[in-house]
Amino acid sequence: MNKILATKPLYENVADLIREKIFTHELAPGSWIDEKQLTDQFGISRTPLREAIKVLASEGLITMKIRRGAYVTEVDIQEIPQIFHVIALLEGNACKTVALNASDTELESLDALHLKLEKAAADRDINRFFELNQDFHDKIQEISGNRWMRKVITDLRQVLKLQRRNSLTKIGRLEQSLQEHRLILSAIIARKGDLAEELMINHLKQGQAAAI
Amino acid sequence: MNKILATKPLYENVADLIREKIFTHELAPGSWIDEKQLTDQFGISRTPLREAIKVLASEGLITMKIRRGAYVTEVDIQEIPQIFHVIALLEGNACKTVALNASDTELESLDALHLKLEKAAADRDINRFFELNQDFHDKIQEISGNRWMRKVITDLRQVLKLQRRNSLTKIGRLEQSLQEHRLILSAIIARKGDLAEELMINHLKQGQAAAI
DNA sequence: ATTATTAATTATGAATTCAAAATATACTTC
DNA sequence: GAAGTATATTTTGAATTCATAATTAATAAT
Repeated sequence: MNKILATKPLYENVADLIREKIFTHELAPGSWIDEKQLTDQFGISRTPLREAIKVLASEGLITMKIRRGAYVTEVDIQEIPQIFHVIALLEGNACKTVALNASDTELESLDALHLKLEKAAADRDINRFFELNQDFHDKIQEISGNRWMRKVITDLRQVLKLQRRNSLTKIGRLEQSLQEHRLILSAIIARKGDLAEELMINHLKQGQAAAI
Repeated sequence: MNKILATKPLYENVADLIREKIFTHELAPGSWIDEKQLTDQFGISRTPLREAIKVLASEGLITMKIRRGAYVTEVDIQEIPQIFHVIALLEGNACKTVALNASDTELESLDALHLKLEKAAADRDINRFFELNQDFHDKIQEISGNRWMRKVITDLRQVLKLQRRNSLTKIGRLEQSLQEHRLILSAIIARKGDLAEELMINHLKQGQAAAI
């Protein structure tokens, strides 16, 4: 862990590292956060580690039990649809905003992104598809221009990631997802706000169904 | 600061204290968080204070600048409508959910709360009105039953509180707000989901207008 | 052998210490 | 007196230390 260029405070880097471990299930839901183990592994002291833990706790990724340590949050299975519901509401609305307000240049960049997605799908490059899929959603939020909505969606998506290990790997889901993206994009380009919103909500509901 | 009963970790209590200071503008937006000053005042060490600061930063209340300390977040004035937009979307939807799914018992408790609100208004008890007004909104979210939506709304409301010092004090706004609540409640009781949603969104937009 | 009780170990919460960076102050020099 | 440099002070970031609570291991008693 060299610290030649400390562009970020240490605790943020540590938080990133722990997030990674959580998402790869190296730290699975319910498992105890062993401070000693992690400080040894990262070569740091407990101070920045504990700061990182507290930040992750406030994001909902970690649950702290007083005087008995921190644990990776176990999301109650029945809360998953609730989280999806909020995300769908927000992303759907962002989609509508983009359809109604985006500049032509912005729509072009969204279209360009979608083209890459088509390419990845044609190449059967699952990882790249997964990544670009995420980028497509991100791009819509970026264009819609609501910084706070974006932060909320990002945080909630994180919590979701605790649960499912990408639902896109399910047979047929990739192709279906791609098709849904096509429809969303054309609704946006056609400036059909309500339709775009509805399609996005439906797209996310499909994802939810696949995830459970 | 006696610690007879440590029911909460210290850093959470500290975070609460700082939040208070921020909301009362004792720590105004843009002002520097003086660690020494606060540790002296609270009679604690820098460790739990800095943990609290990081949590508040992840909530958006505080902004950290690397190697030059923490500052109370200054919300860009043009972001206020964005935050309102997200809150309106979510609270509106919660309202609809309540109208369509709440049990009769739950509706009764909501009605009881509204009655207290009417009482406070009749008594011209502004502080109590303000408090009950908040409780009414909370209750709707509680009944709607989406824990995550609730957390999101709570966090965003916090950020809003940075900006405006309660808009209800504006002349006439209190009476108008009360009237809006009446309409929302009756739409809910009449089980008119879409109307309840629309009224709630409108109510929040009015609040926004008053706040700016 | 199983359950209680006590002692040893480990983990957590929080204060303190230390090094490096940033800011403020004092001192030159022109 | 102003501008620039050097020194001192403060502040931040992070490691270390310390006290107490929780857990585990060891011992004793039935």
